[in-house]
Amino acid sequence: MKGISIKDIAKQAGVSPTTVSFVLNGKGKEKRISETVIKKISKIAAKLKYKPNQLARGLRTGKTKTIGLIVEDIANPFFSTLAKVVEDEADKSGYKVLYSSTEDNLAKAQGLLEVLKYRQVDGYIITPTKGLEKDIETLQETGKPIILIDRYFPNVATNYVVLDNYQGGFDAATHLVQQGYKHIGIVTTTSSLVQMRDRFNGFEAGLKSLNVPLQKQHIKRMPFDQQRPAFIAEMKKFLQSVPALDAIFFATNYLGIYGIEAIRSLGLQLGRDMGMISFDDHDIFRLNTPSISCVAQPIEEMGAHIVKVLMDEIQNPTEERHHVVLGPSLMIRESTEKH
Amino acid sequence: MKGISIKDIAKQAGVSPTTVSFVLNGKGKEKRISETVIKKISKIAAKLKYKPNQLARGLRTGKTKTIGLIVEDIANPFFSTLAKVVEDEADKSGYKVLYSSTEDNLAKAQGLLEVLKYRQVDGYIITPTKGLEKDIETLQETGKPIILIDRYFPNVATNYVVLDNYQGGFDAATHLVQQGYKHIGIVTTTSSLVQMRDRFNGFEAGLKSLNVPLQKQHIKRMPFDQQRPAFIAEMKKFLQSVPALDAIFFATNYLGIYGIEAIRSLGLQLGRDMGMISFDDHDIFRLNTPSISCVAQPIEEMGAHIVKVLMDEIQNPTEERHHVVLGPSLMIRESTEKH
DNA sequence: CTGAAAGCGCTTACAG
DNA sequence: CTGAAAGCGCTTACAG
Repeated sequence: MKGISIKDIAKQAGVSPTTVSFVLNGKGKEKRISETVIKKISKIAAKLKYKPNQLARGLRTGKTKTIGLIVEDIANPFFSTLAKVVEDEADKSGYKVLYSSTEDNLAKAQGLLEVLKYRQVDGYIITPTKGLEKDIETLQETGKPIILIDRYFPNVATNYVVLDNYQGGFDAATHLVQQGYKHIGIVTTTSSLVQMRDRFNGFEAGLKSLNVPLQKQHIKRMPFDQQRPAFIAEMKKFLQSVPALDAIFFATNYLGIYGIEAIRSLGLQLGRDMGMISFDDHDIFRLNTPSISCVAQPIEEMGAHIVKVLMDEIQNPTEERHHVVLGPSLMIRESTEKH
Repeated sequence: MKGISIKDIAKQAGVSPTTVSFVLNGKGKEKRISETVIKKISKIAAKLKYKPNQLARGLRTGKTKTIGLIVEDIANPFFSTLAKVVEDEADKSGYKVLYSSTEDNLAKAQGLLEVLKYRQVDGYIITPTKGLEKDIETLQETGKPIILIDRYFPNVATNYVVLDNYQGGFDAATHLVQQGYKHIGIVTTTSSLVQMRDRFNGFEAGLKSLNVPLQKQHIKRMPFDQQRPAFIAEMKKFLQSVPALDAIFFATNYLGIYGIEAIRSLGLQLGRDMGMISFDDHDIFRLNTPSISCVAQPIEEMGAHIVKVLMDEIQNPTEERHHVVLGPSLMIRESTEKH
C-alpha cells in the first residue's frame, strides 16, 4: 500500500524524476520541457492519482503547508467559530491547520510554540497570553510569519488582527446612557492585556462623553481562573454591595453568562430593574428571555483577514507589519430596554 | 536560524550520527553503547536544545505523530468540547491534531480523508457522513487505525466510540411519561444514520414500554441543511397541526434550540403547557428560563476513550475492532415539570 | 561497543 | 530540451 512516487511516473513516462518534478510543479514552460512530454507526464500523474509526499517536499523546501493556530479556548464559541473560518479560508490555499488551546496559561502557550516550531509550520496565528512577549520576539527571528489575534502587545512589533475594543466599550457605554440608565457599572477581568484595557478605557470614555462619570465602586474586576460558582457568588456580592446600580457592562461573554445567572438569582428583572450589555455575542444572548444586548465581533470577516494577511506574508515576506482593526457591531436587544 | 541536527551533536561528541540517533531514541542500552557516551550525548543534546526534525523522522519511519480529527461542525459545542478533550489527551502522548469539519457533506468528507492521507497522519478520528462507507473501507486498507465517533456503519467493520443512543432515547421517553405527559411527539432529522435511528427506536420503545404508543402524526422529521428561520417556521407548523401534543423530544441539540424558539413564539409555556427534552446538553439548556431537560453525553469520558483506543491501535495494531458504547445521563430540569 | 552507508521522496543548482 | 547528482535530517540493517 505504498503511495506512488515521482519515480514511478518517471519510469512510466520514460523520463527522469527531475523532469517529472518540473512538470508537476508547473515549471514545465519555464524549464522549456516539450509540450509532448508535459502532456504525457500530466496524464500519467492523473491516471495514477499521484499525490506528492508532503513530508519529503517539506524536508526539502522547508515548507509544510501547515499553519499553527493557538486560541485561548477552543470550547469558547467565539474561538471555535473563528477556528472554523480560519480552517475554511486556509483550505482554499491548500493549507491545513494544527490547533491548540492555551487556557490562558503562559507555560502551556510556550510549550505550544515550541511544538509548532519543530513541526515546521509555515506560519502562526496566535492568541497570546500575558508574558508571551519574549517568546513571540524569539519566534519572529525564525522568519516565519506570525499574526496575533484578539489582542497584541503594544511594545512588540508584530502583525495583528483585532477588534476595535475601545470603540466597542465606548458604544456599550453610550448605548446604556441613551437608554436612560444612570448608575452604570462594569464587570471585567483582572487581565492587563490590551484588549481588556481598551474595552475598559472605551467604556469609561463613553460614559464621560455623556457626562455620566464612571464611579470607582461601580467597577468590579474578576480573576480568570475561577470556577462558575465562585464567579457567580462574587458577582452577587458585588451587586448587593452597590444597590444603586441600574445597568452593567460585562466585558467578556463568559462574564455576561455568569452575570445573567447572578442577576436572575437576586430576583432582578433584566432590562427593567437592571440594564445589561455584554461583550461578544453568544447563542445564549440571542435566545435568553429577555434577550441580551451585546457588542459583537465580525468573526467571518476577522477570520478572512487573518488568513489573508498570513498567506500574504508566507508568499511574500516583508519587513513591514500588518495591523487590521475591525469595527464592532452593537446588537440591541431586550436587556437594555428600561421601559 | 537553521535548527540544530543530529550531525551537530555527533560532531561535538566525537561520535557518529548513528550513535547519537540510538542514544536519543532510548536505544542506548539495547545497542550496548557505553554509559560514558550515553551521558555525553544526552548532555550535549540538552545543552543545544536539540529537537528532532519531525519531517525527516516521518519521512524515514512513516510516522508523523499527527492524528486527523474530522468532526461534523467544530462550531457545535458538542464537537468543540470533544475536540478540546481529544487535543489534550493526544498531547499527553506527544501527538498533534489536524482537524476539519465536514458540514455533513459527503464530498467535503472525502476530500478531507484524501488530504489527511497524503499528509501521512498516523490515525484517524472520524465523524462519518452518509455514504462514506466505501471511503472508510478503502482507507482501512492502508493499515492506519481509524476510530469512528458519534455514529458508525453497522455494515462496515471499524473501531468506534459512541453513545448508547438507543438508551438515551428510551430514557427521554420514559421520563416524559413519568412526568405525566400523555401526548408525546418527536422532532428528529431525516438522517438515516445509525445514531439518529437508535435515538428514534429507543424513544419509541420507551413509550411503548409504558403503554403510550408513539403516533404517526406525532413524528416530525426535518432535513439537515435548512436555515434557522425555515427550521422554526416548519416546527411551528408542525406544533399547530397537532394541538393535542403536550410534550416533545428533540433528537439533537440544535433542533432543541430551534424548538425553544418555536414553542415560545406560539405563546406556550415550557414545562406546564409543553414538556420538552432534548438530546445533547448545551449551555443554553442550562441557562434558559425555564431550564431545559436533556440527555447528556459524557464528553470527557468519550474523548479519553477515543484517544486511548487510537493510541492502542497505533502502538499495537490488531485485527480485532474496538467498540466502546457509553451510557447517557438524564439531566432533569424545569422543562419537564408539568406541575 | 561503534560507524559507514543506504534510503525515505522530494527539489534544484549545475551540466550538457 | 533533459538528466545525473546532491542534499534536506533522520533511522536502521549490516558489518566489524
